[in-house]
Amino acid sequence: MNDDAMDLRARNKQATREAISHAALRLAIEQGPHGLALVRVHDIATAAGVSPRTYNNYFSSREEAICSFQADQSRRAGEALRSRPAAEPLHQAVIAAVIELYTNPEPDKAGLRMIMSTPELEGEALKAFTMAEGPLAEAIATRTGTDPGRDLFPAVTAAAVAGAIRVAGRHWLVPGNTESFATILRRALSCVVPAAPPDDAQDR
Amino acid sequence: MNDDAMDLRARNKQATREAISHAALRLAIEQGPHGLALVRVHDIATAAGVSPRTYNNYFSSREEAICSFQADQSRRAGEALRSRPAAEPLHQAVIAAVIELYTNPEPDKAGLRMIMSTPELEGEALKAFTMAEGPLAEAIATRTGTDPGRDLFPAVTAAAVAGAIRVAGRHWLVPGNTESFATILRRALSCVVPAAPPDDAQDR
DNA sequence: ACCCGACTTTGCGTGCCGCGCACTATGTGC
DNA sequence: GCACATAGTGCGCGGCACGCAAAGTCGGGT
Repeated sequence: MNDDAMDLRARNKQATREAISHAALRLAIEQGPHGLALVRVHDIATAAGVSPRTYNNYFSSREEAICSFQADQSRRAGEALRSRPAAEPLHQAVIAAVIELYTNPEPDKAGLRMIMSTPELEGEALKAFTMAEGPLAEAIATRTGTDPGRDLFPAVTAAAVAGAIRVAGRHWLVPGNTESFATILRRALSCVVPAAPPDDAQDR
Repeated sequence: MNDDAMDLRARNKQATREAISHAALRLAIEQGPHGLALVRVHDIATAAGVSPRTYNNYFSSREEAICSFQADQSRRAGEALRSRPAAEPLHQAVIAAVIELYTNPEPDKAGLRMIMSTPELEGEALKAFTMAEGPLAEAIATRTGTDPGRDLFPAVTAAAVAGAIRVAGRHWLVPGNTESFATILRRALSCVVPAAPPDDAQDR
């Protein structure tokens, strides 16, 4: 993003990280959802042009490396919502932010399929999606003027949004589906995001 | 549950499974969220009165063993919703079912804290909660007469409910909180469960 | 009451992995 | 150009998941 803001050293570090993560995902996709056990750490490291020891200076498991991209994306969710105009009603802002974040660029279907339909990756994939919740809850709280310490609304809504994104992803991956991801996302999100927090959200 | 319906052999198997799972959780709690690495497979097996090799005939990781109880509970979510009277509106039925499932008996705070606030357990814990979604979505689809193949509403709602339960759990665990889990659950769920699917849920 | 067959538990061996430690290489700021 | 901070690497250890085959255990049929 803002490479200039980073130390040259930090930029190299970031580059290695991405090289490893990218290599891991690529190799995983090559083996498919049922051959993940065949992706050896040594292969990932070699493909990334790095020693195996260095690989796990960055990631402490194959799963983490493979899902790293997804996790990074989730971390940006809060920022995405904050960048929406303040006047926009909550549900519109959330939907627009999520669609912007998840369809620009159009996600890699093979990658998403890999991380969402490989049992050994399931836990890490869920962690990746869940990472969006914290920042999202913060942003929602700011936008609705609620106190995240007392009101459950921001956190619950954030969790619901993350869940909707997951479900939309699953639906997008079903064979023969021709809808765009954006369309599915919009449909999924409108099932859970209200226009405003209910008046009784902060009741005792 | 219905022990009589099971072969004696199956009952023993179930008993060993529970012994291992229970021992694993107990040892994990003893070490606390930051000492999980000290819980060796050998210890779990010994505490359960079983050989290490047998332990991983049942579970393929410590995490899985520790969270097994939570996973089992999640599996019952669909059944819990189905057992509500058909006349009850969706949101009431869901809230009642979830509260019944998660507060009878009152959950073990130490256990929940362990599985929800230990980073190494996070993935498995999320998997455990997510297991409620499939059955829940089925039950919601049945109750609302929607087709889970085309409509996103059942799956999205199920995911939102699971998310709300997680958030409620987190909130219940914050130090100094005196509310009952049932109260928090009710508040969290009412943020996401509508009385009925929106009319446009099955559009397109 | 007994035995045969099915199932469970266990011991052993193997390959892989995560990580601590110490050393080297690289490039950064003075 | 030099000294220092930081990233990359080689080595070794402890632990774990799991395949395989032997031993133990239990249940049902006669």
